[in-house]
Amino acid sequence: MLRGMPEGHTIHRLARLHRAALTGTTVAVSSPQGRFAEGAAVLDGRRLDTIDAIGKHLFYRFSDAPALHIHLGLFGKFRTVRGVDAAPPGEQTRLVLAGRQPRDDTPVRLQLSGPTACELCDPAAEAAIRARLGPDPLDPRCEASAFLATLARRRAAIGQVLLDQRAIAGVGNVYRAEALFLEGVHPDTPVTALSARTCTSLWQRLVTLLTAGARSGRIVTVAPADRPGGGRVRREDAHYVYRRAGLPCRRCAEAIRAWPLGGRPVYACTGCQPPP
DNA sequence: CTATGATGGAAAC
DNA sequence: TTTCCCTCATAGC
Repeated sequence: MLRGMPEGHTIHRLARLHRAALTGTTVAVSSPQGRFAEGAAVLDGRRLDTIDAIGKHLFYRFSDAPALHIHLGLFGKFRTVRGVDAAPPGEQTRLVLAGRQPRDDTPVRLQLSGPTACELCDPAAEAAIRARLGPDPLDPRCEASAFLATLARRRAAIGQVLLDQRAIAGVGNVYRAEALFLEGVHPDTPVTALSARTCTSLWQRLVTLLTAGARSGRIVTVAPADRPGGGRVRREDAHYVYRRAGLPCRRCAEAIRAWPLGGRPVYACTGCQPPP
């Protein structure tokens, strides 16, 4: 089961896992909850050809059918269930994609609950979604220059801009806080006060962090030198500032602060991230 | 057991 | 800028 926080890394990881599980095969599609019953009937029995991840959005493409658009939002979760003995999906399951894994013919079910969006999506609707998305650090075709271009049109605080999916797609509240800490940039800094060099470095930092998250399935930003050694990183050692208000900074021991920015709490160490 | 809040974002004012 | 929706782990009684 995947319970990673649904920022862009989770979405790209799901795309990769779901491709391995079901693309190229015929898929049984259902909606035990019933809220996607009509759409499921349209897709049921068709071949799943490709899955695209863009920012926090997923597009499942079936032969001779509209695309399936999924956005997890804050509460959405996918779980993967394998084997014939697996318990049936719960009644709150919005969507089930069931088939056999091409690699070994294992029965696989992908079960979705609580999504913000689970809908059929024609090309015009998909174009509208894409038009609202800035460059995605997890898309190898996207470059820092595209991010700099979006920043050049803005004056808001960088901490606000990073949550705006039109400016950069896939960053959420954890990566916002952690990337700004690692770059030594205070969230309230207006983007107009940032150098091109700093913006480029911030983009590259997000590429690195999101890539690691998509690989591992969790967000660990703290370098080994800044946390206890040993095996698996504990939850409380995974972040520098996110959800650590009042605790000492791992680098300078100053108390981490939290305040609302862009509608959500942001976290920073004013010792390591000088206020503007 | 119920209350709370969380990673997101669109719609309503 | 605030409200609302979606689900579930965790905190508190």
